[in-house]
Amino acid sequence: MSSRYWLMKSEPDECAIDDALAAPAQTVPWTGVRNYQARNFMRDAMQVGDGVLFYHSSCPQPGVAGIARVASGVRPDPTQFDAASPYHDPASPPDAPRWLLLDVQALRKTRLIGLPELRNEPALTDMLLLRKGNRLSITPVTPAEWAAVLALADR
DNA sequence: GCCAACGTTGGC
DNA sequence: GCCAACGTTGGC
Repeated sequence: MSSRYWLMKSEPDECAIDDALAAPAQTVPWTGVRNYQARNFMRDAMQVGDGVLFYHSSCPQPGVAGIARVASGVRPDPTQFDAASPYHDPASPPDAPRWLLLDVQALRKTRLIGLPELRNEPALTDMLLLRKGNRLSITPVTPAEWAAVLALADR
């Protein structure tokens, strides 16, 4: 499965779009993915240059907060071996790391496009993010959905 | 391989 | 803080 566009969830307490924009080269390592399906997207399908909807989750105002791009291929996520990290995974073998990350470069902040607004947009009714029970932190986005979200951003 | 128990996510 | 939904674990 390959896609040119993705949505990636970040808790703004940890890394908000402003934090990513303030980072060197506006680029942050996407640490903490601990779901195999999301990891496999990074490993098997995501390519440098793919578009990313930067989504704020688990916060007072969940929604799309910015536009970014995939900026690197995958490498092992060092937080899995850090006993002090909340993402520590003692079961991950150091010689065969279970968890990967890639770099994400923030391109611009958008106005906050909240969940209710996304749900209201007819072009987004099938968006994976909006499916009932969806918990995936990385989901593919279709070109039509990408265009619809960008149109909302500029509205 | 089944499935119950448990842990996590994430909106509200 | 609640709870629905889902993923993972581990006994059998």
